[in-house]
Amino acid sequence: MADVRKPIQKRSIEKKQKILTAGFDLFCEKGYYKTNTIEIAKRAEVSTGAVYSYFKDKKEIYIEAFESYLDSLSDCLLKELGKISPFDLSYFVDDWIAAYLKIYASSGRALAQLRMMIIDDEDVNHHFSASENTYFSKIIEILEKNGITHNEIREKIFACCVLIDTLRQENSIFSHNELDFNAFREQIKNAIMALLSN
Amino acid sequence: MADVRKPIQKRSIEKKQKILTAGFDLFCEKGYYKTNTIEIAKRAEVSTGAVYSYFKDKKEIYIEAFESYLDSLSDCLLKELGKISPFDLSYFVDDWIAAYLKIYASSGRALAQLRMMIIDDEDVNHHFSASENTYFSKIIEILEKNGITHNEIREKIFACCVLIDTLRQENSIFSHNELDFNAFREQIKNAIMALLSN
Amino acid sequence: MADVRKPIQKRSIEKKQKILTAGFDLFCEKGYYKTNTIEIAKRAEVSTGAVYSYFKDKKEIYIEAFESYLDSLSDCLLKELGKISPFDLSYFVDDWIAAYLKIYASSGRALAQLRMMIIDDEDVNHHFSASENTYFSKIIEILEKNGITHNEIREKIFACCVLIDTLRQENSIFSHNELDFNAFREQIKNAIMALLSN
Amino acid sequence: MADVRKPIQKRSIEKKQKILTAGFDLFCEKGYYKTNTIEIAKRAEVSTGAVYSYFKDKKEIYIEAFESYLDSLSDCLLKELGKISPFDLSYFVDDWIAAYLKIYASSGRALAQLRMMIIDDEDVNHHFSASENTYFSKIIEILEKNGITHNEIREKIFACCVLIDTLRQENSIFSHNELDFNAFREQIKNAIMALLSN
DNA sequence: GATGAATGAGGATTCATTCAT
DNA sequence: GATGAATGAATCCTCATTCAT
Repeated sequence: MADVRKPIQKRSIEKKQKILTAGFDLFCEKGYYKTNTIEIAKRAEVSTGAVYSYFKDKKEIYIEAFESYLDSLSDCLLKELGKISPFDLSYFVDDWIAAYLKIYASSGRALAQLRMMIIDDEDVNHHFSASENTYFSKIIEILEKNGITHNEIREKIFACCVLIDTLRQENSIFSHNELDFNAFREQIKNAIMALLSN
Repeated sequence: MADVRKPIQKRSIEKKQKILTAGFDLFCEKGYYKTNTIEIAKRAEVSTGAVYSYFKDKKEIYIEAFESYLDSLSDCLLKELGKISPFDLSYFVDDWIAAYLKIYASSGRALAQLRMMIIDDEDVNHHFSASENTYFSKIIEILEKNGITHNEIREKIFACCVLIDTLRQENSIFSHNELDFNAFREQIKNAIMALLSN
Repeated sequence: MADVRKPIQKRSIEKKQKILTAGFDLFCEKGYYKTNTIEIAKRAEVSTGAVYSYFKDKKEIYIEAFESYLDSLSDCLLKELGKISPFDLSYFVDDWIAAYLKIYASSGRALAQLRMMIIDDEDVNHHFSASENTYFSKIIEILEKNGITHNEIREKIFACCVLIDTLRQENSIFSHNELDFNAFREQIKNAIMALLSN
Repeated sequence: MADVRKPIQKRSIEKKQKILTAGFDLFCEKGYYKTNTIEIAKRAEVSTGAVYSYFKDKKEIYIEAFESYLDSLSDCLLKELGKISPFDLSYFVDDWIAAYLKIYASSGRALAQLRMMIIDDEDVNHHFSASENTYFSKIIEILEKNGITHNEIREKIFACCVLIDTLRQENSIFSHNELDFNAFREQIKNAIMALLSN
């Protein structure tokens, strides 16, 4: 049982970060099961052994990588949503969707990947059900700062997030070719506005 | 090259069905990657070889199993939705959600599993993007019989389905314990009604 | 231990022949190891079980098929070589080579296949070392009828056959692109004439 | 996709060599199809996995092993043929045959094995048709250094090689018991001399 | 006798993880 | 500590042969 090192020195931290980045990228590109540890090590320009001095196993790389992804995602959203000036709900929702799409665009399949593994794997599920909650809390917090407060705000926001996420997926992954993206976006907007109006 | 048998006789059809059922169950329980062919064969009370006389490979079992699942799901929905008498949109949406939840409840993780593999695997994605389209078409058809017609109906219905599906996932898989399910359901209903009103 | 039937009735003989033909063709096309029994049965339009009522195993099909091939080959050669009128050795060798190439052309890779399996498999080797002897004997017999008799005729003829066989292989299988087939044929002829002259 | 290691360090080279040797020996003893990778690994005193870090697949072991065999064979022949002093063609051919038989004797069934796979397998054929050309070129080069030059030298030499190879096969593999080896050798010599005389 | 579905041992290959250097 | 070669269990798939119908 080699114990997993907590890197303190600068070089170590950099190395660990490289592994996380390499892992994250590969997991997003190819999925968890089609990515192997040797490949991660190679892309991180690190030895296979090194991987196992920073992480207990492959799954831990996944969890840490996506944890830090969620963190940075919420940071980005925080900034982006902070810029919105909600004079009008319609404008606000437009901006919100735009901000989401913009940020999600950069992370490609990442969120879909995570949702997938949350469904597929007990450990990942267990780890992230808490994280996702935190993630939603931050969004709610931001929105409240924009004056959007409601009873059952958590439930509403969750539904909004799911809708926007679907929009993003539709944009990047699926090919329901019969769907008109702009029309779909409009409907998503309508649904969100309905949720946030009353 | 190796040709896959198309079973005509009763015994063969039964056996193929047993493999499909065993595969479907295992895929739902453990996921595609954690299920192996020997296990499928064992649960189907069939030899490993038999599996490969009915299916080209493991993935084909997956695809056929979930295809037939989607078929039977849409049949059920057809029946269930057929019973709804929409004097009033509010009642109608309540019934609709209830019907969905009822049917989805019985299939547990199956739909989530499928969505996962659609994201994860090129072949599965390709196969089911068509199927999902057909599936949505059927739902739209039913709703139109109930007098619910709109411009951009397809986009609206897709958004509705996503919302209801989120509700189901919340109900069966995720555990955002801070969410109040009934409150969430109410918000979903509101969003759907908004989409279908104007 | 199901014993192998010796077919007496006409239908049975036809069936056995169909299996032999199908097997022979497939073995020639794809080689022994890449041909499977189910494929043989299918091409022979016979059940898999039937194959095993006429033959002990796959190898027996091979042996019988090639035995009968060698038989018919020597029959053909007999006829073809019988037509040659050896006024002159040079003409005779030309005709001989032409006759060989003509007959071998029709059987494609068969002889090469057989040589291969003789090298590869103990049982096949054992079976055909006798057969090949018989085959050479028949050729010698024919040649003697054409007045070609020598001391050490057997050794000479064997060498001749090998040379012609190489010519045929060069013609059909190998691709020593730098070799000029007609020049090669001429050299082979020279070598044969040298063998048969003194 | 999976990349094959190019061993640089001494230990690695030794290990790769052990696999090649083990593979070569087994392929010669039992043939390609009757040799399995576990057996190769076992004889090389190496794990199954190790085999696949040096070679893409079983066939690559075959090809590399026989390539290096052909290389060393032509090196040996080069040396051996270099010693021959051809004052007289008859002596020269005797020496040549002797040299061949001596070297071939040490490699047992190897050459026959290779010829077999060249016939049986597309990939092997493709790989070695070039190699065989190079191999013949080297022989031609050596003979030319001994003053043996002709029009159509390549075709003549090829015929000579075939004759000698037949002699070797007769010596080591086939058992046409009725053939007198020495008489056969004499005939082969005659044929070769005829080819190289005019 | 005939069928062809069923068997299951066997083979090639992968990859998370370890450990000798 | 760092490396990356080595491990070998695990997985998918094939196919000669059998045997219930």
